[in-house]
Amino acid sequence: MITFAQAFELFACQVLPASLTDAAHLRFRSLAILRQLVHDASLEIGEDGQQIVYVARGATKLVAHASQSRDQIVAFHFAGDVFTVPEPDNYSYSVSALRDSDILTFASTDFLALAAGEAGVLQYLLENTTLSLRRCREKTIALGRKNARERLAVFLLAMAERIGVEQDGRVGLDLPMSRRDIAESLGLTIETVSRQLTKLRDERVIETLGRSGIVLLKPSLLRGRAGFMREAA
Amino acid sequence: MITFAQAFELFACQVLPASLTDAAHLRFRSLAILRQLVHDASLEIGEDGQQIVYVARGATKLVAHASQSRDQIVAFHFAGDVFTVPEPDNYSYSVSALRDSDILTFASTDFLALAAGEAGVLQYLLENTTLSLRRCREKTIALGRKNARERLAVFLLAMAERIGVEQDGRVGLDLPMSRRDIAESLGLTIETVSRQLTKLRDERVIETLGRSGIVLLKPSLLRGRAGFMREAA
DNA sequence: CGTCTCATTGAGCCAGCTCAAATTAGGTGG
DNA sequence: CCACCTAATTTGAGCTGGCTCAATGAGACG
Repeated sequence: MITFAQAFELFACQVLPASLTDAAHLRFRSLAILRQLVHDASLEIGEDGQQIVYVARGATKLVAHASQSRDQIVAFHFAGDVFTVPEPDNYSYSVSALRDSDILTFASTDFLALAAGEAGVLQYLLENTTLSLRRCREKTIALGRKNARERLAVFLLAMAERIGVEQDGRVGLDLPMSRRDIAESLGLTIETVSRQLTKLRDERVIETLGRSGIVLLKPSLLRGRAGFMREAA
Repeated sequence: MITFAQAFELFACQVLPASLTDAAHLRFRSLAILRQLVHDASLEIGEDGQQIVYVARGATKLVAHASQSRDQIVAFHFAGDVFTVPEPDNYSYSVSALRDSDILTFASTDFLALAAGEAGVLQYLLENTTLSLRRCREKTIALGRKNARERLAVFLLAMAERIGVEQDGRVGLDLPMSRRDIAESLGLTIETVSRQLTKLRDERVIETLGRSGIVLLKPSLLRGRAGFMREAA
């Protein structure tokens, strides 16, 4: 659990240009709202319109709710990530904590009005949005064209890149999300996720340590199973 | 077929703020490259890194290529749209013309360097990227959690919103894309797309006119089949 | 060390895929 | 304007990967 001051300081260092005036700095500060989410707590995004979210500490999932409690996890975010949550339209969205997390939220319209004069902030936001878009497109490819085995390979590689710890060719992962979360992110069921992980273990591609630990023994093997583009012309 | 001058003029009116100096205007102009694509022609995005694309005329698809010629259509874009194409990494991307099209491309790094001082341009770009992201997330939800029938409903409603012509409660569509394109966009096969359209026709939800004409007889009926959020708490 | 939730494993089913054939829209040339 | 040609689409039949339902196993925490 961290204080508002600490959270905003992290945000400012990362997002606001050093050249920003104290007055502008304070205006941004007045827009920020700190949300402290314990494990599994979730923040519904509703009336206040599109939100800009900064993860100061922890790990979160962005969930879209469709009919009949069919939920799709749209993205995972970790400490330091900035992302946008749409206002509800055909779907409603929420941000949930995978671990205890502290996040700052800003009403998008207010934030953008304030950032309009600050090219540096806009650029930072644009870069992050473009990154979110690239990741979302890659997820689209996985969900549209890949089978369960490939989706798991893609997922593990993506997590390795974001929260993996490399040690002599192997990559250690401490996954903050449950099998259910993985399934809801990949458009599969928990049973299928479990079966595919078992298969990868049997094939000596990964090792598992309890519920959350996974070691990628040979990332290159996984890459071969991810269905990425090869030497296409 | 339009000239470079015409295409850039369209772009400038829409994207560049009126207040922009002539000098800056000319610098943007010098970055633009006009690509004239006849029906089915495609533009591979390769060495030059991330691109920013403006569709001056026509209709295009953004295709991601995975292994074994499994292609996923990531988005459709129509005249006036601005979007970003990632540089190749795990997948390679291309832009193809559904109809004869004229598009302007900009190397993203150059464009952003130039736009760094122009908050208006950055804002416009950010808005468009956020819109692309929202659409991509909705596609993710469709591909992750919806069956074929729902995906078709979502697709038709999205197209109705973007290129539909409403007339007393019905919406007319002249789809520029083939069944194969629809299938590659929705993560289905052309056979499944065809069968679902036939079913919708049998159920008097749509009418078809030749290959490309579709009339939504009762958009509200389609909305009911799209698996959107209902009165969820 | 009990308990509770999460994860794994098993068995059978079905939506959408694959392969194959028939039909038709829409251009093309006479 | 019409007959023809070709590729796109539709329709049919059977198969299968991942889902559903059900039971068992195993971490985590008091």
